[in-house]
Amino acid sequence: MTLSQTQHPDPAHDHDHCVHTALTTAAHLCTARGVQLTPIRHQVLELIWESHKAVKAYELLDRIKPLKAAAKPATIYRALDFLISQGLIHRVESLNAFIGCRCSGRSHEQLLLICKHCQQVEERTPEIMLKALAKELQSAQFVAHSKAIEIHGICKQCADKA
Amino acid sequence: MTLSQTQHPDPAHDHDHCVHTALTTAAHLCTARGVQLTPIRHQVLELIWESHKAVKAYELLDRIKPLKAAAKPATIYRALDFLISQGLIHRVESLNAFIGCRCSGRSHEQLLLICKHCQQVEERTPEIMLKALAKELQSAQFVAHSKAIEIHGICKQCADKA
DNA sequence: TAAAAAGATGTTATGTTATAACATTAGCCT
DNA sequence: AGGCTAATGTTATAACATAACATCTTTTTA
Repeated sequence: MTLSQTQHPDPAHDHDHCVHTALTTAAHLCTARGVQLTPIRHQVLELIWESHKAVKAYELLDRIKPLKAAAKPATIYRALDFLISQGLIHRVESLNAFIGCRCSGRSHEQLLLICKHCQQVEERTPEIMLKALAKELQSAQFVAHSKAIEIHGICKQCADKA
Repeated sequence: MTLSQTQHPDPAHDHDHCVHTALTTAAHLCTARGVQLTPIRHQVLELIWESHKAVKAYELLDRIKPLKAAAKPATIYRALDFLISQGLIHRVESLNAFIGCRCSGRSHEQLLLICKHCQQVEERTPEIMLKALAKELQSAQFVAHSKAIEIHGICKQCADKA
């Protein structure tokens, strides 16, 4: 059991690779699960993966309109609900926004590090902390269904620049 | 360093005591800090402390109207902003709602256990977990400004009843 | 293969949460 | 009195999200 490794936001990383991995993994998972990654859902997922910044539902709506002029809020929210239910994206509660999930289909307890400066969100799965949390919940006799652990602050890259 | 003790929601607890403690502590803290716990702010704080359930801004608005017919959304949100800035309440990000803070003026990293059944929110300060989190943040070289750790599930009391 | 069921999307309307912007008031300091 | 700051009043609107019902498409099954 170790501390999780830094995954983002590295300004030099190959983002096309992130996107490609996310989309192909999503496609495989949906096939394996017998659920449909329809064109709308795929487009929304792709838009979310355009960057590592959390993106708002109405931003997605604006950005999908060139492709789908008839898109309405429900169009987006339904796609988001699906993607969340499949663990392909996360909702960032403290921002009312959404980010792509880097570990779809696995684990699903994550720490989100949200940079106030660059808006990028880093997802981590810090095992030691999560074990301690599990223990705390056990001691409280609280049965957890979902967990939101969201830290706002300044990421290393932005701190270095300043 | 130990696991934090259960504080709530205990159906048999003396809630008048909670309220009294919260309000007198708030008054003292504000005096000490040279900030004003005005009538509006006091009323909002009192309304929030009516229970251990998270309460929505517009619920507060409805409930304050008998006392203050002219109350508007801004009336409430400004009071909430003040109370949050003084650490007297917490915003529950995942509910868009607010709860009274049990440890005003102290610490301020807290775990919120949110019961889906009774809606009550328990605030804990689990030292082991928070140390592990601090270590994780350090390893990520992320400078935290604020932390939201919110767990949704079923509390002991509701689990026992079922 | 036709009918039924389930899943996805279209469409309209509305509900909910939150803030901006500017005016007014109250208390305090000089 | 004049000027400052903090708080509140007031109007309007922005931002976020869902309900409800219609339609279409795919799969199931009688």
